[in-house]
Order: sequence, then C-alpha cells, then structure tokens
Amino acid sequence: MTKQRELILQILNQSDRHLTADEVFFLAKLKMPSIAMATIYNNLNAMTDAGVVNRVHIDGGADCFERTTDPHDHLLCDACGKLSNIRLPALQSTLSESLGMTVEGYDLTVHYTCPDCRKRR
Amino acid sequence: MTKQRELILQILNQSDRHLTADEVFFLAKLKMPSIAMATIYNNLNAMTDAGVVNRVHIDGGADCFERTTDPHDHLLCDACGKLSNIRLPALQSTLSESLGMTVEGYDLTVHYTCPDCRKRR
DNA sequence: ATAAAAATCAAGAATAAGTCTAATTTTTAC
DNA sequence: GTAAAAATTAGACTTATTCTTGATTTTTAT
Repeated sequence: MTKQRELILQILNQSDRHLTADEVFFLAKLKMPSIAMATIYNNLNAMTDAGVVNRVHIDGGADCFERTTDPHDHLLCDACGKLSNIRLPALQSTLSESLGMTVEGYDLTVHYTCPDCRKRR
Repeated sequence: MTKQRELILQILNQSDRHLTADEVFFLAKLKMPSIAMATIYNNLNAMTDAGVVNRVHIDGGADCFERTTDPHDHLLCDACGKLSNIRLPALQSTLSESLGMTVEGYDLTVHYTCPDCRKRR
C-alpha cells in the first residue's frame, strides 16, 4: 500500500459524490502535488479489479469512481446529471430466473428526473 | 433523408450484429467511397437522438449501434465479448414499483458466460 | 422553376479520456 | 541492509469522438 494509493482511497472514502479520475487527480494534487495522472488511473484500475472501487460509466462523459460498499445500482437524473445509489437486492436473482441462466453480474442505470428538477419545471 | 443516412440505416438494418461506428464506416465506404467518418457519427448521433438507432456502451471499447426495434436489454459474454439482445418486458414497471417513482428508462447489461465459452473450459 | 434559406457533407484538425513506456523511486521480503 | 519486485512519474501516444469550415445538396417559398 503506497502513500498514493492511500491518498486516493481516502479521497474516495471522504467524498459523498461519485468522482471522475480528473476530480480525483485534482483533489490528490492538493495534498501531493507531484502525483501523476497515470498513478490515479493505475490505482483506480487496480482497485476496481480488486473490487475495492467501483467504476460507473457515464454516457457521453468520463467514467466515475466510488468506494465499493454493498452492491448497488445507479439512478441518474437526466435533467441535472446527479447520480445516486439505489439498492435492488432481489434483482440479480430475478434476472437469473427470468433468463434461465447463471448471471455473473449486471450493470444497471435507471434514468429519472430528480425531485429538484421536477419542481423546477 | 439523405443518401448517406439511407445507406447507414440500410447497413444497420442488414446487420445481425451490433456495429461500431468504425465498422459502419468501413461498410459504408464499400458502397460510397467518398463518405466521411464525421458523416457516420453525425448520422448515428442524429438517429440515436431520434430513437431510430440505439447506442450501446461497451466497457473498454467503442460504442456499438443497432437499429432500434422493440425495447430490449443486453447480454454480454464476459469471456468472448459477444453481445446479444434479451427482452425483459416487465422490468421497467418492476423498477418503477420497487423505487416508488416514475422511471424514464434504464440501461441494463447482464454479464454471463455464453454456452460456447462455458463448454470451452 | 427559381432563388433564398436550411441542412448536410467532407476533410481534417482538435479534443478528451485513458493507456503505454522507460527511467526512477519506493516498498517488500529476506 | 540489500536485492528483487512493484509502483511512480512525466510525458508521449492512442483511440474514439467532436468540432470547424467551406462546399454542396436539399428544402421551402414564391
């Protein structure tokens, strides 16, 4: 565990939002100005592979990262782009059952309009 | 409806696979050598916005496009990368119900190992 | 049918996200 | 403490996609 990885992990742990690699880079630079973008990606990728970190694809934007807690899915407001977590614990088995095969996992992003944005209209 | 758009649409209609922009470009060039990559993207984007074409994000790869037929989800073999369509007509209302809110849509990719790949091991 | 307006095209430059490389530094194992 | 292994850095590079600009085509109004 290097100082860099520790810092990146700490940044993810302390964030209440999903962060892009660029945002992690910016925040990391504040504490460790010499850190390189490649280090951010190396560590985010390594931690994603290890399951410690979760990568979320954003259509037409950079991927976002978050500290992995329990398995969950994502809710995206189409109006403001806000991303939140939702828990649908039954879904994997529902899918497996509906499809009649072993499901190794799935990616789900649900699109909606968040209360704030709905009010605004 | 320009000739270019017609050609691109025809290519998507005739393909039994999901095609990347590059693949569409290659196939289009066979029939219309002067066509430009930008035209492919312009048209794929315009048709995606119009709902005629469907864009599918592939992790670590280029986006794929397919002619929109009925709404469906995707099944990705983690071993060989083969992408197929699945139909889960009840899912949107299930999601809406579980979440207690209006769902505008969702993106779902289910990961599995296809029969061929399972046999191979 | 014609002229003006709008849309689309082609070509390639530009951009953005992410990866790779090679030299250097840090960490780990003994 | 030392040697081997792993990680870091800086920046060049790649890939997918978008943007820009002038030219061409298509559509619309008359």
